[in-house]
Amino acid sequence: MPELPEVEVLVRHLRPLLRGKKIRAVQIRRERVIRPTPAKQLQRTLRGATFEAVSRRGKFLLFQLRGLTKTKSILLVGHLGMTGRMFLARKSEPLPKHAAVVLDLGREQFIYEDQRYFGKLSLDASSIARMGPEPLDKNFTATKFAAALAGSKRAIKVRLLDQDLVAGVGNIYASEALHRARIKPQLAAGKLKPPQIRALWRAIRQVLTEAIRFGSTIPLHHGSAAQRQDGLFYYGLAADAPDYYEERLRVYDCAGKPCKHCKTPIRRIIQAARSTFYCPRCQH
DNA sequence: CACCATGTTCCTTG
DNA sequence: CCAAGGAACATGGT
Repeated sequence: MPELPEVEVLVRHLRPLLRGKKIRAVQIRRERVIRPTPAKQLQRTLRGATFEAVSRRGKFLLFQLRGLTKTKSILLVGHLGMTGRMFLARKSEPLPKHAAVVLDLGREQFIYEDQRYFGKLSLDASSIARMGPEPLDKNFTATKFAAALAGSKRAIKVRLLDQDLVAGVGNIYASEALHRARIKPQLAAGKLKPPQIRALWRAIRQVLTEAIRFGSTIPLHHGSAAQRQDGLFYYGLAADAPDYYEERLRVYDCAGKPCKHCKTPIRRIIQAARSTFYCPRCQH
């Protein structure tokens, strides 16, 4: 379930586990996920390299490594697509069916697994260069947000998915933020009034922050193989509370259910070929 | 069989 | 140049 909060929780989980670990071997089981960097080049670059830092930009994971020559640092860029997961496992454990890349770290393995292979791992940071501000950073101000929305005729929900407007907002949190800000998703982005822009700016930050806080509340640790099979576990969910996360969402995937605010049934519409969920009474 | 799915990128059309 | 819409990528769930 990777949007900004899920990636952030994953980064916090991986950071202490990867720091200082050396890559002994690079096994590429699905070449498609290595792009646009040639697979051979990635393999050559990573073999022998050591993890120094793990961070995030939007929905992208950034792994900083030091190569064998120790001269310049390496930036490994990862994206989870729709179904990607990354985790460490003992070598004795069986690989998941859709394991795409396996990094041999000695005692353990770093596994990038992706059922649909929409995600990627590369040395190419070009998509990050064009990306908009980090919504939780200090420099993401309501004023800058207003300026970025000005003049746009596109529906605000569709605009929110543009990574050059704000980095990291995806289909779930776009609907959630608009519901909190009580703004109709079909409204042209450039037509939002200053109070609405401010409300949306706050709602985006609130929704993302709460999702991260929730995901980080439950300590992540190495579990059994059974726990590992539950992908949600890696986004910070306790294995015994699998539905809690979904219950936090007020509109996403809630078509027909009563709005938590006014009891009006939540509506599902299609915008830019993707589902949008909203309350027809609260949001206008 | 149908339709749906947390994302990105490319292509066509206007 | 911009916007909108669609398709592609690939696998699975319902």
